[in-house]
Amino acid sequence: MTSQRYNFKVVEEKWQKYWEKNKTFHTKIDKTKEKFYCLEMFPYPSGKIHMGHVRNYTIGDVLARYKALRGYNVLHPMGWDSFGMPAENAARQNNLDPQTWTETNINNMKNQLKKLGLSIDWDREISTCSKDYYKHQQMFFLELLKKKLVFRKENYVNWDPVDETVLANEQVIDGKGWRSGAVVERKKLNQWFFNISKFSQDLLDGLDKLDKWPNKVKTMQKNWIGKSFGCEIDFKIEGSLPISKIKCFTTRPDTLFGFSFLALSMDHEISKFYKDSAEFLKFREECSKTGTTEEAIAVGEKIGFKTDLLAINPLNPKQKVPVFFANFVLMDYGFGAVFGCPAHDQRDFDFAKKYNLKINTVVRPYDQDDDFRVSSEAFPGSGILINSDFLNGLDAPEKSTIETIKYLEEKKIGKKQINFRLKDWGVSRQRYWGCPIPVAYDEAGNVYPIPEKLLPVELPKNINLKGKGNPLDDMQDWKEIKIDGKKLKRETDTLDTFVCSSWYYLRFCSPKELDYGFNKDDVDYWMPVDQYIGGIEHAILHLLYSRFFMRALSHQNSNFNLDEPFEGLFTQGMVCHETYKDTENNWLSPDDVVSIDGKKYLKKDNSKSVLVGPSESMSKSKKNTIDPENIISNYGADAARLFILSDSPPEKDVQWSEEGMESSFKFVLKLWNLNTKILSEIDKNHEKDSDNNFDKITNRFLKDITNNIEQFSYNKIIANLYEIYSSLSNEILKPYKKQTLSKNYEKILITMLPIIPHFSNECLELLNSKASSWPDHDEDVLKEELIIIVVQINGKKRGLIKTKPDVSEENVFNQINKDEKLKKFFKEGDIKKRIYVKNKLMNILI
RNA sequence: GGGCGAAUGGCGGAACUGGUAGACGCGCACGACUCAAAAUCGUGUUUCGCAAGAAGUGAGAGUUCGAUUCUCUCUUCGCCCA
Repeated sequence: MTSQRYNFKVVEEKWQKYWEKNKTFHTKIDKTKEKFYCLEMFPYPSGKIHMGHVRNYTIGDVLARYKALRGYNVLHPMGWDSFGMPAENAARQNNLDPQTWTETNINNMKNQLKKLGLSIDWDREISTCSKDYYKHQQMFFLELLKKKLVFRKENYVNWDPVDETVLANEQVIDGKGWRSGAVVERKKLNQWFFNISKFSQDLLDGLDKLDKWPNKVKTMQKNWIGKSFGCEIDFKIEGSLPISKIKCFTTRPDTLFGFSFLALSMDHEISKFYKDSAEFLKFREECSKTGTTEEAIAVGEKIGFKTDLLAINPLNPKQKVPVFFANFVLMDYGFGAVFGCPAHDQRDFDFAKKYNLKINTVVRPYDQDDDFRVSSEAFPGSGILINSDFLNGLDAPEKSTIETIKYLEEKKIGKKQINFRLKDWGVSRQRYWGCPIPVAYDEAGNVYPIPEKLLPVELPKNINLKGKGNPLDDMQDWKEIKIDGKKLKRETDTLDTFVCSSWYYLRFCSPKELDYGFNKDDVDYWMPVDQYIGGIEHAILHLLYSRFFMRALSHQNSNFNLDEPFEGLFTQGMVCHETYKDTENNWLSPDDVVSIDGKKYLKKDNSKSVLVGPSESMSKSKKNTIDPENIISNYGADAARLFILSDSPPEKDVQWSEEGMESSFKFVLKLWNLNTKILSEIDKNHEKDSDNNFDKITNRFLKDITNNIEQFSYNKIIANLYEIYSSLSNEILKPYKKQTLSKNYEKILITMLPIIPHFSNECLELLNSKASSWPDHDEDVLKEELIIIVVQINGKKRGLIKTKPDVSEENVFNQINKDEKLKKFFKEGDIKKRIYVKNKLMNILI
């Protein structure tokens, strides 16, 4: 047999066609088999896949293929998160409609994904912008509306006055609109909300059950939900307004003796008394420029507007302090009112300094005495209460908080309260390219759900994207609708695209179901998702929204009862690459740069020198991207899959390197040459096995690679492959029986199926193998392996001895005692103690 | 400011519950093949030392027969929240 160079193009295309024709990955419910639902976060169809997708989907594919070989009935679907702003922007630029743009991209990307050789059931493909999908989303919306989990309220948004549009928080950069550059204003709009906060406690408790989630993500969600324990307090108010008390929430009631001002959100109901005050309006306008995010407020300057009201300290009625409106108090946290204790909160401290308010120290650090006074900065740490009358001497904050609340409850001034940071989810977007919200309004603004028989509410075509604001606002014909003879106007806002991705995993179970978003039998069989894989950037919002959505659908529903959608979660790291700039400070693509001696970098076209920056996650703006399409056509999908897994653990960032990619490519070629050699050895049909080493090697390898695959140590399975390659290359120099060779080699090839599926399928075919299940290792064979025992003298390694497993301590010592090299380190009479760890080590102390 | 995590050769990274530190890959060096180069194959590659040996996992301490692993203090970096 002559060795032919491996032609990945032919082989990869052959197997991709084979899978497609035979519907290899088509999945059906099969109750005789255990199911495994493997899901990767579906992509936004931006036009081309990027390396992040390659990594994400390769990781998922290895798992899906592995589980299938393990005998599971695997559901491994793919779809498109296809609503959202980029389509609208691109359509505006290219004079297309968003639908055409999106569909073209989907086709493109689908072809690219197919070239990666993913084991995806494409019959289940879904696209969130298709009306088959969003019809059901509209039904869910109405279902939640009925359950009172959806409501409408006025809320502030980031308003771009030039583009006349609402901006998401991340579109506000330094207080300015990302596209127009206009200073963003706060504007009050009527918007739809999902009542996610109703489930705050439940979402928090649910985290404890998710033992296959990374702790990091659980911690992030926990902090986001932000449960805090504290107390609400009624402060009596004196002044010219008809106000007798103001309710505050605080987590530190124990610092009440350090009280020196009361701060209100400028949206607090009391603000209505100031609506004619020019000074107040001016203050308010100033505040509106700081933006609405918590971060913007925290970073920005703290400013206040002093009212003529006075608040009375409930623990010390003689003390009366001023009441301010302040920009750092948020209306949706607590009651939109907080009491200020400058000595023990840095923000209050800064505010007090600015407005010359008293700073009363009421907590001292443990290592200070009672004369301790806060001076240059607040002391927020724990310590002992001082200057606090009957509370003096208590440990703050734990004990003192409990005691203070007890006192306030007795006196009926306040009561214990649990507060959550999690706010309701605003889902209204003033955009065209999203799922229409299926309601209409009469002249008085009353809400009318669109009747089910009129669903879906379809997005109108032929829109004008050149205008300002939401194009749907201009569609007069579309807006008008008659329901039960009443003339109504449709809602023109569309749903946040996070709504689409909050239930897509359910749709994959029944992608063709017509009557409802999913079929109960399907969902009963497939859900929950056994392994969800995606980027850490979705650790909070997408995952929390999905967890909410399952609860919302289960709420008051005797037929559907699921809370957690994702049983296992894996968050993969990013793909990074060095960044390059030319001497004029312009970003350069890796394609424009050549390296000399692996160190000096020059620009390709003019040989000018290049500044090499740090490796950062691939992004178009820094031009440090590598196009997967080029990689696949130059090296093949198998080599690309191999490399993207090989260099780093999948949860960490990986550095893209041309050399690494090259070596993965060469490794596939080497495997091919080895395959040719092995096949010719099999043909030789040796009569006897040279020894039984081959079984042991295969067995050890099977144990290692299986462990590593189970633990997501995918970088280590590649190392296992390199090792087995090197062992095999040595073993086949010895004569082995035909059966020994083909039996062991077949097992090894099967373990490669999840990683380099085209190559290993081809080799298995050449071997005439029909095997289709994962080979388990045999513990008995491992027991025949000699093990190495470390010999230490006084804790220092002095040598190694080889023995059979599980031999006695005496046996090991005798062997050491016979070893001339080891013996010189000790005299038998001097031995004080021997420490023996079975099958591992002997430490001799002298 | 708070929370979480990380730090191991020139580089990416291995080391299961405390038991051979540096698997595997990249890079580099040398050798073979070649008129030569590329490709390929082989050997070596933590540091110091000819060697025996010694030192060594961000720094410093501690627990232990034994610490990359556990505890404490510190430094630097990353991520999230503020």
